[in-house]
Amino acid sequence: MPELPEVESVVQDIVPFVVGKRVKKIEVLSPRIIQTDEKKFLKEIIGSVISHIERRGKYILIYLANKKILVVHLRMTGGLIFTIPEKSSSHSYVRVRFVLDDKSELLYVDSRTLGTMHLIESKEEIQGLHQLGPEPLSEEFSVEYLERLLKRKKGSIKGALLDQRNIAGLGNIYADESLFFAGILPNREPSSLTKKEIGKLYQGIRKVISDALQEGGTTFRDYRNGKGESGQYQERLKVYGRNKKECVKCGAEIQKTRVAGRGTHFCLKCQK
DNA sequence: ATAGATTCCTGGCTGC
DNA sequence: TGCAGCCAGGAATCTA
Repeated sequence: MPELPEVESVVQDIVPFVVGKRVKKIEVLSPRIIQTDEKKFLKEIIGSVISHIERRGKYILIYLANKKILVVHLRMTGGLIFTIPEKSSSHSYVRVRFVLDDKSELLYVDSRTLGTMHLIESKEEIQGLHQLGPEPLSEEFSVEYLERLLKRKKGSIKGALLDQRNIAGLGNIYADESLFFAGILPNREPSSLTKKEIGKLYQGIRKVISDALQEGGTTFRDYRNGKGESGQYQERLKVYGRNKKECVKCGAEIQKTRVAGRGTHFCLKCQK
């Protein structure tokens, strides 16, 4: 499940190999991925040079020299992998193939085909992208911001963390891990958190995200980076995917329930 | 306005 | 052991 650290890894891996190259050909193997009119999509991208690539939340923004932006969202099982023609056929679930001017290839792979691609002129054209909250590692995301935000939120703290309009890039894995770090139960009402708890949660979000970035993300099932390799952060997960296992901190049994419609992992003894 | 439910999809896991 | 059915969850869309 690509969240911020996984998407960032993908971007860092492909940038050195694709920026500056011209797209020569596109093969669309799963049309449902392409959300823009396909004819227009092909016409505008083929022949254009990739000028730079950035990540915003879980979105990948591929800027073309013709001022258009190719926006890729990996959703659950998507990935972008750079490869050469000799190795291209070894990759499974290729849904879109971008052939570059030096014959190298950028593959969009996605077993469940839930990922999306849009070709746009400005970010406002995609609501989810336009409405994104601050990046968790940016200055804009401060303890004060988090305090102000949580004061007015209903529902669960986990739901608030997953809402991309509040903070950009957290998904199910890092939401659970951040709450474990902070010692806060996922179903707590956001406005019930003390100032101290919010401080700890803020610290947890920053730590979990930056540690996962360092480890090249988490490969729980499907995730691969831009070179087709696994991440390493799964070895450092404290609660996610550890249902009925011993808590690494206190030895109690890790619980799994459903909060905000998502499988949610926590330690009843360490989180209050 | 906002929170929760539903939908998309397929590989892998669970349980009978 | 085999296989039907459930589960995984990001975000758009719906419903209350």
